[in-house]
Amino acid sequence: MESSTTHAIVEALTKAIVEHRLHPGTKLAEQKLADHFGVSRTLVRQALFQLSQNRLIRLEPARGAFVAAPSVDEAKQVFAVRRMLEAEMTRAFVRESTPARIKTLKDHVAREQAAVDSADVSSRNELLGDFHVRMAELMGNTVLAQMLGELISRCALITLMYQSSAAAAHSHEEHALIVKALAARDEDTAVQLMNDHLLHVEANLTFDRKVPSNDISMALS
Amino acid sequence: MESSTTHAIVEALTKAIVEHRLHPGTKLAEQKLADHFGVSRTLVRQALFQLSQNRLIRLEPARGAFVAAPSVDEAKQVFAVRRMLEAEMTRAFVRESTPARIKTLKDHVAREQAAVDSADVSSRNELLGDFHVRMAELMGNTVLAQMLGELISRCALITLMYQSSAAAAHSHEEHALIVKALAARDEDTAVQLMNDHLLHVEANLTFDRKVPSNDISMALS
DNA sequence: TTTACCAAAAGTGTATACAAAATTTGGCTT
DNA sequence: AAGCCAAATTTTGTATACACTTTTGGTAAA
Repeated sequence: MESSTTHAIVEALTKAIVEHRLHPGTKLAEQKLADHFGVSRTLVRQALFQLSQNRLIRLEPARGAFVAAPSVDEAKQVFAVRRMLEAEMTRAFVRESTPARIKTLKDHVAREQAAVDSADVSSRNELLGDFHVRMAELMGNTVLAQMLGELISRCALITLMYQSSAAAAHSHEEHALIVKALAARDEDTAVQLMNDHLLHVEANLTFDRKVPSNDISMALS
Repeated sequence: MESSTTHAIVEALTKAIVEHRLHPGTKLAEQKLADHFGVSRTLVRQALFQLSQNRLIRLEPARGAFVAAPSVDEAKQVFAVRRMLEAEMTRAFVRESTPARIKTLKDHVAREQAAVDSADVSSRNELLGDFHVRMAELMGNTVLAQMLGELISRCALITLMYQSSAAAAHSHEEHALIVKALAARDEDTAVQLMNDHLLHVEANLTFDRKVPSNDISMALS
């Protein structure tokens, strides 16, 4: 079960949604996608279902699939859960810290630097999110890594909808500070920095800005 | 999209798996399920895919669906994540505590009492898990509630595989203690109790016990 | 001009058909 | 008797067909 074709469709749509080539509210008609990918609706439906589980799209019974538009409230809930998980994750990270793990994070932050300098918005955004996933993976807890991966892919959509452009560089700097505290094995500082970092990211989201949309009813509401 | 029939199949299979009428390792052939539920393989496949996302079954490419058998390692990872989430959830609960919320939890614990007295293993187990989900729901954070719901449904399978029979009553008593600390708004005690509770549940799992199975190769290995 | 309504078109939901892969069976060889 | 290969069978993976729902577009009446 679970073909690689379906996975390819999921990846392609995920990329398109996260890079904002497909705006929130856009309808994803099955036959059009099937034609585009050169497969039957069967595989498209599998992919759409999977995307709906990732909360990147919304499935409405008998009406079809639409690119998700996370609400402000949902965004705040996601960040609240991330703070819960990542504070404890950071604490555990310090306790089980190894030079190799620190190096991995340092390397990642260096790559972020490069992405922040170049102006590629979506790859920059991806790397900034990956910092947190990378930490989870290093903990050797795949359940945690997966769960955080889900949350962060939801955040990718949220930040692209709401994040001000200046906030990204700030995130990168905070990552560097967190790594520094981790390297110093300063548990309380690291946890504090991580918590503050997530609060900053959340606070920098401009929830008043209106969302561009093809969905008329939403645009006029 | 997303029919109610599919949902009914998911529910039925979930119940059967969690109640151990379907043992870990059992093969779930699509046509047999389709015949049993009186639908086409299409709906069965949707249901199986959904169950695989919930980690209650495993999908092997071109081989089919099998009832999941969470490993010891996976069980420990799930509990580690639960401790992270639920410690913080408990802390937040005390801060936003209201009499109505306390009452809801007290009522739940009372229902647990009844279930512990009667000897219905699976419904008892369900109620014990629901205590934690109920707390999450009361926080008004649906993202958290859903995430915890997933983790706990995975735990349901784990505890049914590994939990010793005496441990359930112990869990119930600890729930009562936690509610008491919540009612007293004693934040640190409540968090401590919750953490200990989850550690106890994990510690009481008998990881050495061998799993019953219909899969010959697994039974003889 | 606006509103109500009906028919055509488009789209989703489910079943079935067909292709490809895996498993099983049976016989052959050693 | 044990091991192995090939045909037969079963089972999964994908495409297609058909039923039913929603949307659209246009016509007629107010």
